[in-house]
Amino acid sequence: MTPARAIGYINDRPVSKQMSTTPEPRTRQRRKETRPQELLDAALELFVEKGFAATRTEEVARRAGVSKGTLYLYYPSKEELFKAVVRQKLSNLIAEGQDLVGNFDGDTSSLLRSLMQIWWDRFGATPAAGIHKVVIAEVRNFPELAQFYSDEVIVPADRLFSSAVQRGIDRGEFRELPVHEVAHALMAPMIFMALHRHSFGACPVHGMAMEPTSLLRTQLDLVLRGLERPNP
Amino acid sequence: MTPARAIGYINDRPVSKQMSTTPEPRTRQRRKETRPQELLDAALELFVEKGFAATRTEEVARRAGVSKGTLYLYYPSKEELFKAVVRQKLSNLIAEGQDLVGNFDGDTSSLLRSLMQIWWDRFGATPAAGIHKVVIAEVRNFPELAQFYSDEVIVPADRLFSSAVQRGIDRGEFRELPVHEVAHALMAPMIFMALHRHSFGACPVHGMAMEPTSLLRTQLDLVLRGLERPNP
Amino acid sequence: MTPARAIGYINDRPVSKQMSTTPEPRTRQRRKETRPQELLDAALELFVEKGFAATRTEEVARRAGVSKGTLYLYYPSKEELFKAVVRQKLSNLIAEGQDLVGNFDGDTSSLLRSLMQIWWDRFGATPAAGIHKVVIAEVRNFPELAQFYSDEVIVPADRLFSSAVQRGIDRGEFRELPVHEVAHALMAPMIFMALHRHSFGACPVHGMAMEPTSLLRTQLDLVLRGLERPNP
Amino acid sequence: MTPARAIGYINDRPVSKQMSTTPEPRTRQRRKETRPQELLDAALELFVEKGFAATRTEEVARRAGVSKGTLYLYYPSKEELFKAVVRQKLSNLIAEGQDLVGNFDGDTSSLLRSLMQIWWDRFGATPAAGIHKVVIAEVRNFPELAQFYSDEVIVPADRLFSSAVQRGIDRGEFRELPVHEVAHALMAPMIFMALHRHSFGACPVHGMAMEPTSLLRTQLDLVLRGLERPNP
DNA sequence: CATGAATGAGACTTCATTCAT
DNA sequence: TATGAATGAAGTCTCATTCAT
Repeated sequence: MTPARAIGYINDRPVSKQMSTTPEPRTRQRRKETRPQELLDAALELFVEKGFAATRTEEVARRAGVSKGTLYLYYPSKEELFKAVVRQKLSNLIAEGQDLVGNFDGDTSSLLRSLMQIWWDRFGATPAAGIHKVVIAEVRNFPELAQFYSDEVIVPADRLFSSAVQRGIDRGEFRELPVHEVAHALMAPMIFMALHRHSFGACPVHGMAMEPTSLLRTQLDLVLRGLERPNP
Repeated sequence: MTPARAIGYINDRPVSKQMSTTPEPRTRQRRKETRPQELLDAALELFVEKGFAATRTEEVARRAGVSKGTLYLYYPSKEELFKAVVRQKLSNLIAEGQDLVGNFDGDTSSLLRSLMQIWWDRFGATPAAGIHKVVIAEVRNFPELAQFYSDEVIVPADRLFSSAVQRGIDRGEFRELPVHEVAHALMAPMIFMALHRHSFGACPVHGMAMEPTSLLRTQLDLVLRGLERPNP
Repeated sequence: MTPARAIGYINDRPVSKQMSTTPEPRTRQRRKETRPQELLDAALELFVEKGFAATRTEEVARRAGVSKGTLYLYYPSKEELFKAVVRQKLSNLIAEGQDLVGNFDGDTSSLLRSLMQIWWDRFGATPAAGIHKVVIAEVRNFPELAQFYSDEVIVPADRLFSSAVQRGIDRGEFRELPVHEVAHALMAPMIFMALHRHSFGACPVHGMAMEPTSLLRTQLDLVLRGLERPNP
Repeated sequence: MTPARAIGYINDRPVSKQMSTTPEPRTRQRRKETRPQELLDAALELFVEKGFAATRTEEVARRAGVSKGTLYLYYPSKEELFKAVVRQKLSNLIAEGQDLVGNFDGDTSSLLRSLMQIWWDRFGATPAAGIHKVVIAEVRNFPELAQFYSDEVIVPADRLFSSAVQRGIDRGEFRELPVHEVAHALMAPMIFMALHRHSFGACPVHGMAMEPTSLLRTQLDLVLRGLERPNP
């Protein structure tokens, strides 16, 4: 629908605008280069805090220091904004992990320890993990997002961890187990932690406090020991 | 990207109604007294399917077979309805597990296997896990829910699994490890699975498919082996 | 998009609504039966006055004495509202004309005079003709509307007038001329008049004033005389 | 039903540029002076295609090869731009017709045939007729345009055709009929055609197709025969 | 003069909640 | 009690107009 706005006569008054004494109109700044990043950062914060549907575009704009309309100069819709956030904050992580696995020299236990550490530092401990929470929560209401996120994040991440486990089996370090399922046993506690940090962890709740690093170390020790081939 | 209306790939039957304890004939007279239950069942389904914000009160009412106004006769707001769902559907899962742990006779590995199985059957595989997804996603928009849910669900569940692990250590079956952290390693993959079933698992995405039973068995084997004391 | 409205916490304030001293809240009246007609009448007036795009749904509602939301209870969109107006105000006219042509007894000149008179009284002289103005003006911006209006109004009206002319030819009263083109010569001045009434005619312009009845009589005399077979 | 963006089935070439009177080479220096003309040409095209309200100033600017800001350097608002288009494209059509009528030598039927032909070629078949459509549609949202357009276009055109008819009566060629009304019978079908070309004629609708030349010939024959004095 | 990034009023539509019946 | 018509705040996105560069 192309509404007829600003035909000065349509609604009785000539619509002379923002000329008067509006309180301190935001000074117009031209910053085409830095705007997208500022918007992405603001969007990440708010999507993580409130979820996709409950985040208002106007607030994203305000938090980025621009007006409502400016957001739409850079991203054509809220959905595209969200996708841009995913791409910037998550997609790049996968590549790094793949480099690590491809080039690693030592034994696979060490590889997995490194991988888990990187993954936590770059994903679990950052707002990026909050995006995962949002997707889990709202993907059923936005079917297009499902395919996008699956292709862009879930499948590559699964492939990454599985390939590391497979390396251990191929080199005779690990027992022969279903690699995808082992990959899950590795990833799940970390994701669990990450989700927690962005839901209950962000609320002033008097309950369990979890110390991520210690928890992850324990969990990895457990699984690595479980993976080891029994001594003959 | 438009929101999906009532998809519903998840496991086939609404599972509601299963809690009505009085199986008397549904006469017009009695219905009045079962109204709240029918509303809770309908609300459970829809909250799980769409989340809190995206669930429309009118649809809850329709699915319960009453009018919009009637819903408000029983619950003063959508938020109170949600809290009522949480209370009814989650709060009494814990007790059963505690009975099991208190009375179990065999070795602790078997106890953990039983516990995991029960937990999956009663939580992971039911809509209750869907509520968990919603809470994780939207608790930050609902500050008062956080404490309630932590007290009623999260802390007791943690205590339950921790006490089982502690039993294994006390009886010399397991190595001495931080019990809460081990409890997490046990619970996390199950919760991960359960969340998945209610998010991507319910979308027609061509990506990873997970087989819960097999995955949980693998994961439990892994962890139990990691828990075992090394043979002398 | 399903925005998260009314989650009292999302935006800092609990959103307790319209409870206070709003100035004289419109008394709620339940009038399901009469609402559609009132809305249709208000919509007709405004569409004719301002055009389709420039008419605001809120003003239609206000003029019908209801609130914005109520309009959407009866018509799912502005477009459907417009179509409903067309159907009610125009489609019925055609049928009457067809009855007249089918059952007419006298000579065809008299038939055409009757047809023109009816058409003017029921279409040209009423707001219905204003709808035609709107469609002409905006159809290129709303392609779906083109087919709808063509099927529902233009083609039937053309068929109606053409069939009357054909009758004159068949009965040897008129010369053999291309019937559709003659039909246009009959309809065009009337439509011209009607458009004028809803554009310049509605403005306080100091220019031509046209007296419709007289003008149409002259025009019909002219064309009928032109249609007559030359005397031998 | 979504608005159409830039369809454009109408007769193939934009017809603009045809008015630039100075055919000097388009050097960068000169362009500055032709800017207003290029803007008017672009505006004509778009107003005809989409109407006043639905035309975006940015697209006018783009089509004229300048930036949005530049448009406002030459015309202070969209409305003034529209008025400038009307002034330039319509106001001087009338004079030519008046010359023809003043100097014509043959019988009045021939004069009318010539007049109709010229009028069609210079008005009906050009974008000027599209402006007429827009004015008819939106004049009520533009009160000051009404008087202007009436004085500049409608009244002179009426006077022109009326004076030709009067000539026929004065010379005893035509019956004594109300001249203004006959003038309408002459002009109306042409205007009707012209409007059609810019509304339904420009849509891919499967309905009536009209062949202008043939239709106008039929209509003129009809009216001229109606005008003739009966043979004694 | 020219640019185009920035602004913000305003349009359509949804839905939690109310209240006359 | 129960109903469902009615309300109106709020959300996304558009675009005429402005103004820093």
